[in-house]
Amino acid sequence: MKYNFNDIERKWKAYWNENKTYQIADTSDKPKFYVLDMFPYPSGAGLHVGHPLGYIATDIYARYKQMQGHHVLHPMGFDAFGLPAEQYAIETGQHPAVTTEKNIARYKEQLNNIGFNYDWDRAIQTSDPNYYKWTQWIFTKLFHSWYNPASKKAEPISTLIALLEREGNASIAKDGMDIFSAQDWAAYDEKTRRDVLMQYRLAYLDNAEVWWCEALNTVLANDEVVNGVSERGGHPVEKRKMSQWFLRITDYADRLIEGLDSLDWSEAMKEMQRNWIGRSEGAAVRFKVQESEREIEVFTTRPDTIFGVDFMVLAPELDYVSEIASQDQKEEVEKYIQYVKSRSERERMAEKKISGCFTGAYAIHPFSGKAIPIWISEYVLAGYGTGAIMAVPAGDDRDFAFAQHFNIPITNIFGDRFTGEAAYSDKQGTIENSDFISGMSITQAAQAVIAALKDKNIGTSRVNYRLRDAGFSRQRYWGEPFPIVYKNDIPYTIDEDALELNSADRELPVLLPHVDSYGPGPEGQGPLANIESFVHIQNSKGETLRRETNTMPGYAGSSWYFLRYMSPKEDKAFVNEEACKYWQQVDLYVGGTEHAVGHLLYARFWTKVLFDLGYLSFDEPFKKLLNQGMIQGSSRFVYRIAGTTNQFVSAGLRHQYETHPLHVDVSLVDGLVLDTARFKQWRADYAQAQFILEDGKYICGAETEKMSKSKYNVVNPDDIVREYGSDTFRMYEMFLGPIEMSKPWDTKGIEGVHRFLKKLWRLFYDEQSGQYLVVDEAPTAEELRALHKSIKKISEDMERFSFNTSVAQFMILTNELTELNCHKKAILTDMIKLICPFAPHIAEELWQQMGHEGSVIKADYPKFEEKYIVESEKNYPVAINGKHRTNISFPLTAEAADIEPVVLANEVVQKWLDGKAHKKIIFVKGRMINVIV
RNA sequence: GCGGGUGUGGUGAAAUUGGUAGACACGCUAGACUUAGGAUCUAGUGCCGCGAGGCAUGGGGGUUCGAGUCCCUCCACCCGCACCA
Repeated sequence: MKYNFNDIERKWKAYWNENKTYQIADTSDKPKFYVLDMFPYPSGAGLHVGHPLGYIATDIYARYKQMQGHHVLHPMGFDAFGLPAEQYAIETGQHPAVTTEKNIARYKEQLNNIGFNYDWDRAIQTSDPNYYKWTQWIFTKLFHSWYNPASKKAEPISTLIALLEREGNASIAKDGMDIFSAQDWAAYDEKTRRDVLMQYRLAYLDNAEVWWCEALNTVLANDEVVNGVSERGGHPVEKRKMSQWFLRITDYADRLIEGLDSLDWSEAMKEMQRNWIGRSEGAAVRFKVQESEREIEVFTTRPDTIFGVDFMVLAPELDYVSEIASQDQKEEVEKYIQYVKSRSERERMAEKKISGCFTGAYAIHPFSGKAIPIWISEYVLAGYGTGAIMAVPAGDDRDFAFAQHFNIPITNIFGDRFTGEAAYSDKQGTIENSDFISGMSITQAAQAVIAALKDKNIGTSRVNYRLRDAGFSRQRYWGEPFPIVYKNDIPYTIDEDALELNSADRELPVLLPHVDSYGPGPEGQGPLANIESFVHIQNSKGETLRRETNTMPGYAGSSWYFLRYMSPKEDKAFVNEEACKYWQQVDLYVGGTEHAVGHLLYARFWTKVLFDLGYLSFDEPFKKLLNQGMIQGSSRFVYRIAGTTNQFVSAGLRHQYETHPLHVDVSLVDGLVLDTARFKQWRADYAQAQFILEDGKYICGAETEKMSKSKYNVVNPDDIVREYGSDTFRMYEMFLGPIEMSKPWDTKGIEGVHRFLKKLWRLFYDEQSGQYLVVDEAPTAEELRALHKSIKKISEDMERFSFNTSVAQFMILTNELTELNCHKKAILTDMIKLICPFAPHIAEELWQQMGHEGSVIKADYPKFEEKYIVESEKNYPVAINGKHRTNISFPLTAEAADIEPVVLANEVVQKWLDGKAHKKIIFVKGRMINVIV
């Protein structure tokens, strides 16, 4: 009887399905464990072998935890809304709802093929109205909340209104906001009041600069723009001022940084988030402009260098630049602004050349009264700080380069440490040549300057962030509609009384209407703006109101999906209270690093808001985060001789010719040897291909690259499963190496793991005779030792997510039992339990063959017992002066008898030394005895 | 430039607290059984050397009886951010 994995796997997949083996209750008396994968976006390309890596790891860990006695939630779902789905729909001429359904069905099929323990009844899909109803609901909560800086948390907007009614906005006014009193507030009309509130709401409408992508016809969030082009498709982007929804994530900047300390995430990941938030402490200083009412505020992290200010630089985009420019410089300034505008974001990033223009205006130094020339330059960014800097060329590399380029004299405030050759940017030593702070250390000087600024009321200490508020509007179709209706151009959520909507229209969800075309609406609006029946809505008074026509971005649905899994069918709330209290945080979250600053930051932000508002009892969503590495493709190349159309030379001989390497489909290559006959059939162009062989073979070149269709290196898990079975596939993915590391896929290596499963099978069956070998006899000490050694090792490995070494240990155990010719039921029963999380199909089959009741999946994990692995005698390596010489044996009863190991070791070694002189005997950590002579 | 990470055989990699480096596999080399093998099994396989032995964890230095592991320094590669004031 052979190991017929196809039959076995089909049988057990059907069994699990019928018996709903993986169905799981919302709550339980058992301790909980929540394991989560980053849910996939179902693309048209389907899964390749790299995708399931993390899913296999979580599946194994979830099964392991469940066998350890936990109630485990390990759900799966689909991130179905978003830009790529719509682009794909446009390309293929189908409705995104249709393509999304199709892709999801395909994904489910592929995932089921691998044998995961998902309870598909709990699956969620962000584009499902029953789901996005609650995404819209959370949006309304964000809209009706504000961040109270006093309590440092989100509160209902009603507490803000109460505050404004009581005392006006003096205590909470934001930068550039007019101060008003309680009386003023009382006198304001509805529109003015709502405008004020809008400046506090966590979801707010603002006319602000955003990234606009012409090709995609929509705005993008900062994290969706990478290296000056759109993340999706790599299209150019530009800054544009538009009326847009934003989420006020910047209010949470500090809490998002502080929260990281409590999380078990990799340092790299935390660092990425910290950098993205980009907190920096310094001072804000206001400079007066000569012969003008204008004041320019700058942000600096080095207030101690204030006496080294030789010029100021403004971002060219600032609107007051032309206002302050002197008459004779106006033309130059305009020319420079035009030049900057003409440069795309990409060009700016690619070539960082020094450019700038003097405005003709001067600022007045706040302490020395010195006139400071004001320049504009593109190296100062409008979006960071105040868009204006005080330039200290003696202490800053960029300022130094700028001063050199434009021949601006440099003031030395660092004594000998500033050579005049380069800026002195080290933060060491004292400040010199600086009036009242001369001779002070940097920190002293900074404090003294800030105190002086406060005294003169021209500045203060300031914390600045790189993080911007998150753009939340997309001018696209395939996303959640906003639950927003405008009345007199004031936005309201649909449940607000002021709209006087009919009761049916006040209910969530606001359904996404069906459209036939995804063309843009008028004036940069989305496709929804073209649908008359959607845009206009009649209220109970017969007034015609206007709906918001933008949709929410892709990250809206993924910012809270982990909560929905807890009670996916709940229809009274976004999450069932009981279930949420039970499941709490995600204990283990597995996914790639690409979501470091997008999804993971937004999800943390939403969780904190929901926590503040009292809907959750935890304020961090993901306790432990594990970043799986990428499985790369191993590409193969053939070398076409230059100037020919179909002459190919084998890799070893290619240097004798001038060649062009061409990707060749990996399925046509065995290792490095090309199947030349199939290559000729691969494409019509190659039908007449001629080969220059070496040793009668055509050897291909190889390179590790990202797995992608265009590189012909994609391996489909379905093919692997068909050929080797999903148990082999699962184990091999784990065996490949540590889960966090990126590594290339190598189909050849899978044989080793497959051989192991066949070997395991042979512990149960003689393949030739078909005889069942398992016997019900008492195991020997040696067999028990082999088993328990493995239980110990594998359990320890599981706890530290070292799946590759676990698989190795299975192989060792199988080899040992084969060598011992052990077919004892007691041993094999525990062994099968150990293997079950990794290879559930074969485990179920063998479990049944042994005559056990029920499913091995529901069995208890084997308990490790120390007594079985204590050896009667143990070999200890002995070293003289650290040099290993020999092994000596002595009884291990020491541990049982509570004798100090050192004493025992001394005794044994003394005997072994036979009276030879020695200085010291060291017994190290129970592993080695070292004799110093 | 800043931040994070990684360097171990031909390859993927083990070595959890410093204690016999290279487990477990792939590949390769022999051999067995076979009409055949891309099936299965057995043996070998870090490097140099006939050998005893010597050398080996990116390079150099240090701490230690003992270092892949700890410290310093240099180098290479990968990832993230990047004119961030």
